[in-house]
Amino acid sequence: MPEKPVRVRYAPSPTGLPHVGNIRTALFNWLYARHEKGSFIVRIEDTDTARTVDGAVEVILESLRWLGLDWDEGPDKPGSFGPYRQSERLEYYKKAAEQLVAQGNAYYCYCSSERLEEMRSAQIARKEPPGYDRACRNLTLEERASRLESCQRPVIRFKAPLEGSTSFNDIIRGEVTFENRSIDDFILLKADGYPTYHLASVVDDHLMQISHIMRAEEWISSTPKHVLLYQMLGLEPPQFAHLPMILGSDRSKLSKRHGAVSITQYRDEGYLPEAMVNFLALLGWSLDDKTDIINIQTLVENFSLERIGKTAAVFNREKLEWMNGVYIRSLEVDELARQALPFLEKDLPLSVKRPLDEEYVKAVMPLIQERAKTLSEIPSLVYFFFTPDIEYPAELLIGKKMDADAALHALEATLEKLESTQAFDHDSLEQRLRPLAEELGLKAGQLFGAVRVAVTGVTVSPPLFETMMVLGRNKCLERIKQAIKKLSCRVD
RNA sequence: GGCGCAUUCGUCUAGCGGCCUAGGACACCGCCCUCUCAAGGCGGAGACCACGGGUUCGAAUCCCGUAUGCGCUACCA
Repeated sequence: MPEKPVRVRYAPSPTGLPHVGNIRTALFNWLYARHEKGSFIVRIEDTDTARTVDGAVEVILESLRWLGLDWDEGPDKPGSFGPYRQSERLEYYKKAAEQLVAQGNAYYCYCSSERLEEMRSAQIARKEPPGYDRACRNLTLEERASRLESCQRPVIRFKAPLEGSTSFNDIIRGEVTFENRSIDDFILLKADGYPTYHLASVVDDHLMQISHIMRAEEWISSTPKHVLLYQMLGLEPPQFAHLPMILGSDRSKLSKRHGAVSITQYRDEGYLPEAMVNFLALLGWSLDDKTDIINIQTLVENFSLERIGKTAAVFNREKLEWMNGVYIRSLEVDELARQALPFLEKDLPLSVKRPLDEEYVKAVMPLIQERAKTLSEIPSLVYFFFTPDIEYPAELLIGKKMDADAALHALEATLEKLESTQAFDHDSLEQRLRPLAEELGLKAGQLFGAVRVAVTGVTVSPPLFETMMVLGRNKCLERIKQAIKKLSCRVD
């Protein structure tokens, strides 16, 4: 018997920006689909009309595209099971809810939200578990008619079984069982005609022939509700796999308090999608006991449900940063330049002429490639290559164990040496300056330090000679002269 | 409160009864390389495998309790 094709879905609700936890769920679904040569479906769960955020769908899809997670069916990619926005599928949910009412597995509820609120706070005050008191569960026809007068828009509630228990087999956690009496008569269809998540996801996962539901662990206690719905609707439930949660540094659910949470923010901060995918894949999954740099293709080839862990993971930014550095270092120089360009255009000082010279950018990139952890920090690493002038206090020119005079002499001697030659490549620079240090009775580091500040305006930079080569002879000489002027003012 | 899930270095994790005096990675510390900063190399510190009972010749690995953490408990998903 041929196995059913793998069809998995990522089902975000467009109520805000997708955060790293959501995206990790998307990634695992995608990896599984690609590994199994199945289908990856994006379904928009826009059933909460009040909380829906304009533009959120586009940001979600953009995030997936950025990471390279392509989908086979989705809101912008019609398939055989559309539409892929739940707001466009209302008739299916209504039909299912009515079927359940007709079968006696669901009922109309006329309770006002005010009454429900009062009921809940009273329950809490009495230290009872909060839940619907089932006031409308067994109404007679007459009672229903009279309630309808005061409440035009009833909801439909599920008639949860009062006895027995419901279990399901979770691929990651094994058998999980819930007592039915702990299951509320939850709402299936809201007063506005929209379904709740429970109804909508069950109906759609069936209609879209989803084979595996992979979602975050927070859904595990809702799953018995879904299993019951499948049963009452006469449907075969898909397989369940509840993924471990991703936590903030204080071990609580990820939120704005934890700083960067939305995936687009990482993109804007200059993280590479490849690094993000690699890092996220390792939050709850592992290849083996020692591999942590894994490209996406290897991920697809090796991904398996069996190697998904059970325990929640703290999102560790430091490791992400390290990993991003690894990926930046592995880039071809042209590619690094291409990716860095927008960050440079945006963050280089206003005094730098736009558009930037791409060839010049390419020449600069090798000097910072192994020093940058994110693309967004590149401008601060290289601005002195681009600015017409550099600003720094004269004191910076005076290195450790040196005084102003020594620094001045060193720079004057350097200037003289460099003016006497046109050669400005790494080796000739080194051949001139290194002996010069000795002549002056300085350590190489002392001389190079003064020249570094003169030429770049900072004490930390890429290696001096490479920097000078890229900067060019004219600019270097000019800046050294400026430095000499600065120092002589000070000496007087 | 009720229900559920989880529990290996600070963090991510390997481990699916003997290979574990618990391995790797990030971060941290030291040394080497070195013109600064990185990168790289080498080394170090860091987990009595939450705790307590079992089962077994033998347990981080199986079972039962306890504790702790997290999640759910909405006409939110």
